[in-house]
Amino acid sequence: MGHSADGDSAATDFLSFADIAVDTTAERLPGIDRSAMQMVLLLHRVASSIVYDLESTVHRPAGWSWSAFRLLFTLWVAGPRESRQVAHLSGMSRAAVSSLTKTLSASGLLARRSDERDRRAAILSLTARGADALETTFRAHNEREARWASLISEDELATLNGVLTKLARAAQGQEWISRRA
Amino acid sequence: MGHSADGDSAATDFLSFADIAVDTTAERLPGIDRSAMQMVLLLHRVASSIVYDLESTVHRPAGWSWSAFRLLFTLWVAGPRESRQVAHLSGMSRAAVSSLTKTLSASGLLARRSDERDRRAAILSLTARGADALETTFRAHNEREARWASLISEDELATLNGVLTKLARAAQGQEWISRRA
DNA sequence: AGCAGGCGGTCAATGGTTTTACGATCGGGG
DNA sequence: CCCCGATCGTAAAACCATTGACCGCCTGCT
Repeated sequence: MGHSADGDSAATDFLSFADIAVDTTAERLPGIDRSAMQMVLLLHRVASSIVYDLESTVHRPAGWSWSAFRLLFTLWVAGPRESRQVAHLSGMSRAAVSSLTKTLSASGLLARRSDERDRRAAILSLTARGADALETTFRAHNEREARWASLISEDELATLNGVLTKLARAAQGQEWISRRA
Repeated sequence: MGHSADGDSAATDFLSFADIAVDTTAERLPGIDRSAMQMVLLLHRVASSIVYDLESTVHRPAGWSWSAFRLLFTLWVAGPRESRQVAHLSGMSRAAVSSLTKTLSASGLLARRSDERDRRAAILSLTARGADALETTFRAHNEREARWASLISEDELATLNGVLTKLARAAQGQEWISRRA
């Protein structure tokens, strides 16, 4: 009987599907790397779930898209920066930053001035109102992050963060990785 | 002097920014949950990087979007399913599945028939060509997953998968989580 | 100084996803 | 038996992000 392809859809949801997918695939395609597959599947699905949850409960109600939040947060942490760098640090394209900047500066959340030394460059920074709004929203954001984190033990959380940090650091040097812009 | 806001942008990239962000935030906003913040930041950034890399080196060249791949893969694993279920299992909206279905069935990769019992429902399934194409693409996909996985040790990988699995399972029952559609 | 090549930001076009609304269908209660 | 509400898939519209082309500016070389 086993949990074959059809049948038990009752307990199968977006997150638990990863288990089934790995088992099925390993069976049907011998030679694939099972753990690697599991890692990517889980990372993607867990991250997506968290982002969806945060966006729909915290950021959309506040009138921001997930990207807008990331942009503002990046500025809040890194301080005034060239548009190019903000794009890089927040993980979006230069065009996306340019477009978001128009909206957010119209709302008075960020300011945009051109660099004196290099007149091509635009320097973005938060306004006082922007910093204020970000801090308020971030608190709500962090409270919800804490709920997610509480689903595992403190030790497990520390372990998770440790391994993810190592993975992120190791990825930094790799030439073969295709990166944004 | 420490690594304050401006200055050392040299070694700061998308992935390593997480460290700086956590430190800066913890300093400026006492009372936030540091580990929870780190977890979400890392999960999002690592997952994004992997997805971007896979999409741009494997799926786009094959003519598929990341979502198209996920849809086909879901069908390949789960077998013929109602459109509704496919959306749920692959983590997208019903509308997105409907839209993708049009494209993919035009390419002859998947078939769409209506359920006999419930004539509202549409049942999606892979064609032979679709299954073939998926298996070929998936091998390339998995090879690249393996490169990512090789950035950490086998033990660490097993640990990572263990914790992520636990997190995914724990999330399953939670009522407070906002889920897609 | 002048020019060639490269880089930063923006615009237009494109593709894909979500939201909203709707027609068709199912199922249960009066 | 017939509504009524709920569900399924889809179409239309809005939104958002990416790619590619472009213009202006910087820099190094001659």
